[in-house]
Amino acid sequence: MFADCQVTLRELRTEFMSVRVRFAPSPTGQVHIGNIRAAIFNWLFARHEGGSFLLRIEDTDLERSTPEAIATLLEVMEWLGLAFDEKPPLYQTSQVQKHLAAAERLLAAGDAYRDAKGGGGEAIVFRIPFAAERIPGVSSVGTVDVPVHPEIPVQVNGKGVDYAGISKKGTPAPGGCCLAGCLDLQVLDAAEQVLFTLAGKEDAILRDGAEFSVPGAAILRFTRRVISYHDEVKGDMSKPLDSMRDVVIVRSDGSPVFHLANVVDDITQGITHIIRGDDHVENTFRHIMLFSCLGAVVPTYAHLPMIVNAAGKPYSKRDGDAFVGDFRDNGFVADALFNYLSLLGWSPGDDREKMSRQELTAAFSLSRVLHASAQMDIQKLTNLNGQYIAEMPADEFLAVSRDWLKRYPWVSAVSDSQLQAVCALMQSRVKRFADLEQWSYFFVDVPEYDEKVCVKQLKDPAVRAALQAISALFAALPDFAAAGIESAIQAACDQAGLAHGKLNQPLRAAVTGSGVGAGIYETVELLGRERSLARLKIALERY
RNA sequence: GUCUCCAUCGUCUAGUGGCCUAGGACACCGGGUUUUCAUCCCGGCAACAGGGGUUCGACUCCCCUUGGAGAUGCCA
Repeated sequence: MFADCQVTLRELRTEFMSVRVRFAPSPTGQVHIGNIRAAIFNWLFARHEGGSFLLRIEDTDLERSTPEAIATLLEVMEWLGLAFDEKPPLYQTSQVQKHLAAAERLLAAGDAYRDAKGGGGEAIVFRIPFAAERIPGVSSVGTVDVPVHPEIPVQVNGKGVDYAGISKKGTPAPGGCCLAGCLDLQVLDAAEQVLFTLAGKEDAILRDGAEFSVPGAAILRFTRRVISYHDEVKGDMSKPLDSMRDVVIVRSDGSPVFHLANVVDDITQGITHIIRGDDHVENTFRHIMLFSCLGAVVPTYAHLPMIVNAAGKPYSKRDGDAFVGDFRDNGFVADALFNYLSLLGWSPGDDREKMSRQELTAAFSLSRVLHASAQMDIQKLTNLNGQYIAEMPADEFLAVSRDWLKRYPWVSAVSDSQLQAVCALMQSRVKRFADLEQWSYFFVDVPEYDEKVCVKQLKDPAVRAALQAISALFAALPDFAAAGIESAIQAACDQAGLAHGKLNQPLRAAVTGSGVGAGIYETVELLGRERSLARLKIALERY
């Protein structure tokens, strides 16, 4: 009858402690899209839960973690609206003494040892506890036999058990595991005679450094233990201890390794939920042990699927288009990128796609995060971006456009009213602000003529004659506005015996140099009489 | 080699044993609106990796195969 009332420690904690999550990037110059997606999911989760979203800068790689790289990171986060709590962020380099102290504590407790393997001095190695039952989630699953190659002696010592498995070809395949992986170990020969028994020797090995070498072994028989945890995204996860090795936590040069630094910092920051990339799943089993041995409560984990490139492979440094800054530089809107990225590996469960931050925050849950990796689709992002731009209030679009246009030399002397008119005319067809590059014909004296389009549109003598006539009509127009322009063009069509509309494209080619654009009457009005006439003349001379 | 994880249209996804002759979105193709383009509207193409089981019934549960990703002590 108490079964219903039982709550786990974790449930208690989620009940009474507020959620604290962190984004912990290493600033290495550019901010990767997969990385920032992890930040977005953390942010969404924290905001949904009413918890805190912390930033930790893992700047221990001194060569790559430059002040510029950190500035880039902060800038990108601000651009995307990923505000973090508890400023300033925690810089990992400021925590090194704490990391080292933790290593010393583990050493003192017998949960770590010094080892010179690998050269250069002694590293500190975290030992997977032989009494592994003190780690939450560890359990025995029964006795197993592992065949080993008789040619290679089985080595048993404080660092673990080394042996050679048997490959498909029958040759020795070197392997090994931590000592804790082989509880109740017995080494048997081919006739199942016991050559070595671990029972009773644990203290000698662990405390006194005893070592054993057992030749002629054929079978390792031991009690298999697994470590399990519940992943909020992936479900129940587990891994046999005999597939794990002890973990280096301090390098032989005295610097803390990621595993140690990361766990210690998570303890320092009081992190309750670790939401990070899929590539850390394997580390989680070791980190859980570190948390426990350091006397901390193990946080809740959630592992996000990766984002892969168009070839379906993980993004490498060569995939230059995967940086947040590149999207910004190509005229993507922060909200659109945020929206798109939040939909990569997650969905609200209904057909909604264009969602505001409030909607995303309200709908977000880790349990709806997908398990499989997702591929970035720039076309879909572009489409979404176009929707965001289309729905921008006119004054905002104007402001962003004005700012964006600063990068083009041809807009040096543009009046606000002219720009405003161009924006009003063009907003609906902009998908990315980089498209504004096509606007040059509104601002320069002589547009870039698209050779193919102009030749095609201006080759008909009847059309050319009609355009000449239009010039005269334009010149005579009392008021140079769209309505009058339209009538003038139609009049020219009537004179030349052409159907209405037949002159629109040739005229467009002549005054803009392009085959596409907004309505031609409005475009001509915006260009103004002087420019329109001049361009008609130039185009007819050239083509 | 071993260990861990993953697998629905080209892409992002819905789907938690019967609502699925598998839904939506992007892309693509066709048609309509429009002075071109874009927008907008209508329509079309297109997927449960393969094979076994369990079940009255499987995209959904189990197993195997194949394919992919990650890990395998001093990268993070």
